[in-house]
Amino acid sequence: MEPIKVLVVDDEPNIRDLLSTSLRFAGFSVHSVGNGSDAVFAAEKGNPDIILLDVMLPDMSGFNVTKKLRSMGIDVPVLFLTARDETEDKITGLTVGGDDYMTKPFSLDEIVARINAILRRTRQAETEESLLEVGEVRINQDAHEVFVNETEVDLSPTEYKLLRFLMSNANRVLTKAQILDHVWEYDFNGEMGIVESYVSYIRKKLDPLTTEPVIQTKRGVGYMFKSTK
Amino acid sequence: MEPIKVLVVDDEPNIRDLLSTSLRFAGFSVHSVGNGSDAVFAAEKGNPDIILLDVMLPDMSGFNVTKKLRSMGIDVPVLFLTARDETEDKITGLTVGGDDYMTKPFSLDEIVARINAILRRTRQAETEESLLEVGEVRINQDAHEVFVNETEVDLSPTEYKLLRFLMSNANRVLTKAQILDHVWEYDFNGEMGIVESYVSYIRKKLDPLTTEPVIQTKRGVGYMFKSTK
DNA sequence: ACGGGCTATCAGGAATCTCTCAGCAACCCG
DNA sequence: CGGGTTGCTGAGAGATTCCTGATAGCCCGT
Repeated sequence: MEPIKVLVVDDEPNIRDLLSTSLRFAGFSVHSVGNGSDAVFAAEKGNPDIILLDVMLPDMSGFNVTKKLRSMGIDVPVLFLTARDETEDKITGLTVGGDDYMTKPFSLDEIVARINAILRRTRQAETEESLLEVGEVRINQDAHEVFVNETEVDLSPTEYKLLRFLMSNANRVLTKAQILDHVWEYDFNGEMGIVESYVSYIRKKLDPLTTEPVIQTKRGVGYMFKSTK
Repeated sequence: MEPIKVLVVDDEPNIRDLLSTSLRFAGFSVHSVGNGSDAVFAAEKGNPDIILLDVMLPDMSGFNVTKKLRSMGIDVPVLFLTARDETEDKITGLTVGGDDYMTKPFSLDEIVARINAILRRTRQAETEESLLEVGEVRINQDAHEVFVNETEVDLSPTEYKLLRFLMSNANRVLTKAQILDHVWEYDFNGEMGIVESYVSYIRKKLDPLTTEPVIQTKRGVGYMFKSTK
């Protein structure tokens, strides 16, 4: 199975590098460009499976890039990146077809999750599963629902993202820095103690329902979601 | 089961692309042209199951396109697209047979619903079901009627479209942007708060009749119609 | 013209979430 | 065993998100 090809389009080199590095690490094949016309060219030649497209580009808007692509018969799904304070009417009309959008600053784990969600929807026959199950805990990513042995657990958005990151890296120790970098928005500049807080929140909600604690503390290193196999 | 073939005829490329993308994503096989004579040619060669036909075309009117097709023995059903301020006598007389019409701007969900309705009528033995039932709620799409446990509920047009969209994506979280893009007309440029309002309207009408709330709020994400399985 | 239903906006308040902090517990080392 | 370090968790301020009643404009049929 050849890797999934992602085209990243953003004029800020920092964002490009951030996305390229982490998406490549997540197993995608990444190509990145910095403006709209390069994007159209690269989309035509490179035949990507999905495009990450900033809506504010120096030469042309991301909206026009997709219009151009659609008129050329290229209907690759697009995940738009937009500044949070962008007026909302610029966003409406973007999520046609399998498209979606994210506001900057985003979190890297969320980007990967959205990409997989879009690919799941557009090529539905594929294997990719919306269910993430480790031990007694099960996540339905379509419904954003979390179950422990058939009982549903209610999590806040950040709790949900943290648990998903821990579970998709089950049986692997993650440092607080790694967790912070993947689960929190990339411009977060608070303390790492917040990871401890949210691990505590999750434990308080999950552990009463499991036979043994789900998140192990590796003192001096980080945390690990353990699958009782 | 091979996909249903739709021929889109409109001289505005924006509309063509919008329709092509979203209909393709909805599972149809789409071919699109920009004028009347191309439409006749494509209808003859492509053998579509339905035609989406703008009544105002540069070379010939949509009315003449259908006349030409009928005289050639091609009686494929047609869904006319017309501007809102078009005089109505131009519209009447068009919708003979299984035909129908929609005024621009339309909503994407409504287009798909109309196409399915027409196909249901013309090839009635087909599989597509006019009834949409999730949990305690049942929609009869032919009659535009909504029932909760055998009691009919009266909904406004927008409430009905929103409920239908939520129900046809039951057990999947939909963001407010997605809802806005599918349920509201494509040129709507208001705020997303209107989705909250209409969810509130629907809840006020449905929840008194159900054993548990039908629409769940996924805070920070969107809304989901939940089927109590 | 009038009334009624519908759409869309807005604002106040309710509910929930995020993040920090501080005190305490647990652990590790000598 | 004692001191230093690291992790845990309750409390709470501030921010965000959501809900809903009030309201104005619009269109439609009477």
